[in-house]
Amino acid sequence: MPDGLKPLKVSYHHGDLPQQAHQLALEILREHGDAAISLRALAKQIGVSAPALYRHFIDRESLLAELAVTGFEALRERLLAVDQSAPRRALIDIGLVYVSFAQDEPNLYRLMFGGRVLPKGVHPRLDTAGKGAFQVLEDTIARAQKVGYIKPMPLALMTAAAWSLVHGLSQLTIDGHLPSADAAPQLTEGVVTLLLDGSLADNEQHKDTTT
Amino acid sequence: MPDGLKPLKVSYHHGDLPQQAHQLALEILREHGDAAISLRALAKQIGVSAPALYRHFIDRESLLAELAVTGFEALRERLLAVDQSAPRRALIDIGLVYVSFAQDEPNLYRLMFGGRVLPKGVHPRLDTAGKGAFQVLEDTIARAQKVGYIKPMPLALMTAAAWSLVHGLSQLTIDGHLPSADAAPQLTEGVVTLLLDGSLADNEQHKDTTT
DNA sequence: GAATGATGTTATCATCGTTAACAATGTTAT
DNA sequence: ATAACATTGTTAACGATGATAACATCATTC
Repeated sequence: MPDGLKPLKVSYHHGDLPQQAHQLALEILREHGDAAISLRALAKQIGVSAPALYRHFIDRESLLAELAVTGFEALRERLLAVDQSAPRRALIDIGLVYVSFAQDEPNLYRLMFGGRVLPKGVHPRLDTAGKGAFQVLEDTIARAQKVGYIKPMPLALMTAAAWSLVHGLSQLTIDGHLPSADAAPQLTEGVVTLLLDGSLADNEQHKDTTT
Repeated sequence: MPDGLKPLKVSYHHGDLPQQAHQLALEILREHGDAAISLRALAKQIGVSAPALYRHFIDRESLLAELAVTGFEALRERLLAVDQSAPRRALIDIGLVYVSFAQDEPNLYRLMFGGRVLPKGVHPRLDTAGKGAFQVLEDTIARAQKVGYIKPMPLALMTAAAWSLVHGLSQLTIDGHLPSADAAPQLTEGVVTLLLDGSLADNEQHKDTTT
């Protein structure tokens, strides 16, 4: 039998299927969103049969969960890189970095926080990865509070406010809901500043702080 | 031919397919999320063939868009019902109503703001419905500003901040990301209050307001 | 060198959104 | 009244998806 007619495939086993599937899926996610990820198409592109993927991923959702985990880890790294020397600047920069991450990777960010596609409590690694990113934000706030830059108040309250603000701003800008959706960093900075300094007119600042 | 053997269906035409489909789809959405909406299952439950639905809805996405429209209209009505006499109270109440709407109808809210399932600019009625709800929030802020309760600043900035805050808080609580996800109204009130009064310690309040 | 477990393959199922071709019904003009 | 037309249903079928079962191949280990 001439060599030319032998099947081209050298090895029956692929050798690196999980890693390559993860990588390719991540690229498809970033370019076309999670809905565009099809296990069949994925397998075909890699040159492997579709059920082979099920040897490495329990199901489609688990694959998506892994992608979201890498997303949270990337976000955490970016947040850890901000300078923490000056409390005010650190708080603002944390917000800037957070929102710009969402704007750089909108599809990845949507997957990370798409409550309906990746329900909480189902993928433990995902939950801990999310906690990890959240922790950086909370630590920054706690530091500012310990230094006395921020009001004494329940840490959970300030954290909830800050996270809600940057998360909401991220979500609204990447979905085009905000009129000034130019993704302008100055919008983010202005919004974060409002949370720090407040929105009241000067003459209203210290009268009627009871809610 | 005895009457008992005649087909039970009285009329060939259904008569109210669009309305009934909309209603049933809305119930399924509210209980099981948008992913659970299948046109085939919908048609079967109504007692009609699947392609019949395409006489009234261009495709599945258009049906979902109609559901989201009703969601925005419901949200707008709730927001319009808050008392606007006192500016501070109005601002806080707007936030409370907004977040509690999301918590009452998490699946509907997720559909309304699920950027990947209902892309912006594709369904005009959806975009205008969204604008309508947003307008109430903006009007409330503009009113507070005109009275002098709120700092003079670009309206778009304050609006972006307020909307980001309540939207982010809604999203995070309904997806269980916030530790104190008890949906406690006091959390919302505290968070909105922070945006109004600011987060700085008293001794920091009026020094270094430059960003 | 046989047994074993990991990792692929093919075959198959159920489901889905969607379209095409056709049938029944309601409406309107002649 | 009836012929033409528009509306709204029907069945049949296509292509794609996630998922499972049964079987094949390969690497490793006793």
